[in-house]
Amino acid sequence: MKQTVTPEPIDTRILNSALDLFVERGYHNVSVHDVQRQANVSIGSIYNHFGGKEGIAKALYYHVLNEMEVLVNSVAEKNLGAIESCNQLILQLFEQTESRRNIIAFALHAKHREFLPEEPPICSAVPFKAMRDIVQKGMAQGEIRPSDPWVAAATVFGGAIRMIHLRLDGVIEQPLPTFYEALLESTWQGMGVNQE
Amino acid sequence: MKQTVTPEPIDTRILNSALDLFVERGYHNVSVHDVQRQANVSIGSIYNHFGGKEGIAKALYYHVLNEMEVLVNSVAEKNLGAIESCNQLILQLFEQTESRRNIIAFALHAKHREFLPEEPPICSAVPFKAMRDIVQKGMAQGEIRPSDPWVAAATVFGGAIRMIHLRLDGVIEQPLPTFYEALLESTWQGMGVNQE
DNA sequence: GTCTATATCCAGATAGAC
DNA sequence: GTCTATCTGGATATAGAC
Repeated sequence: MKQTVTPEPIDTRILNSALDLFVERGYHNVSVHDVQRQANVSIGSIYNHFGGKEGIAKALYYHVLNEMEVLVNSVAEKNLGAIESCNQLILQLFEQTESRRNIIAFALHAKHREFLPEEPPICSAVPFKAMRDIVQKGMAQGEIRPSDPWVAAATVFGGAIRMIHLRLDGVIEQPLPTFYEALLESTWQGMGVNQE
Repeated sequence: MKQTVTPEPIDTRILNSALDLFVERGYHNVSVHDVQRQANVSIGSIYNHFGGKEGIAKALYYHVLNEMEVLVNSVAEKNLGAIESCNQLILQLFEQTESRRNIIAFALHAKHREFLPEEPPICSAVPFKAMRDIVQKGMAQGEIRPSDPWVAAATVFGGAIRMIHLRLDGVIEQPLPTFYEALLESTWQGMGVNQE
């Protein structure tokens, strides 16, 4: 068994550095030189591998989108009911907001239109559509109360996503999984007390 | 009565132009020259009035924050119950997302940290806190089911804010007020069908 | 493929006439 | 207070040695 530590490949180092910097400061406040320094590579290598700053962003975009797909698939393939699937998704998102903050931040909190104007809005991409489809299916099967598709998806996931944003902005100071149980209750049961 | 059309004051023209451009392209993709052209003023005037690009952004930030405060106050001073206040807030936000898109976009959809790093996150500002306080008060008075403050606020407003984001990103194609009634029902009643 | 050194461009900001 | 012309820094990107 090899004992020597294999250093991360150069692409990975560049992408990881860029992810950290982009999330921390925002794409436009990061120069290629910043990425170069943090990744301990030369400018030349960056242009060789990614063709430029926007190339890095695009690679990151698809990398992060893929991570989101993995997350959603990991829940989908359990073949749980719709509600339980949504709960698992929210739990995963909450946990990964703490453990892999920058991935979640880049996926859910970055304004890609401002630096990747060609790409479609990330919420129209596959994993996000899959989340809405889970809700939709739950409605079709009577497990979730029927409603407009957008309203239903926003009601189920909107609270969680809102809390993720507030957490990433530092407004919420406790780790999100703390709120998991309470959030589920509110989401499915609603906030109203007297409905007469 | 004066018949001549009073031209907008120069500050207003600059701020309006900047708001449009910042929302459309993102702060960092707009140059001072762009603002200057759109507002039909000279660079010199801009520096005279706002001291620079960041000065414009800061003035806009407070202007928009003030607009949000007006919106929240307009609901608060009606002294409705907590639930009805929240509903009115959501309705106002939905309507203004259509009628004054850029104000709402700059308030709820811009990443101020990326160009005004000194300012606190907008969600910690007065009008947003007031929204959370309305929910809190509703819980204290038994009108809203008690829950964690963050969870409650995110549940009540998260769905609406999520839909505003999707609308601003062009993912939702119908005007938001269309969804108002359905959203309220989901929010207060919850999405679960079988709660046994 | 990786590096350093350099070219080029453009944005933010200023100077100074009017 | 408003304007035009200009300066300057810093960013992206390239050239060319190794």
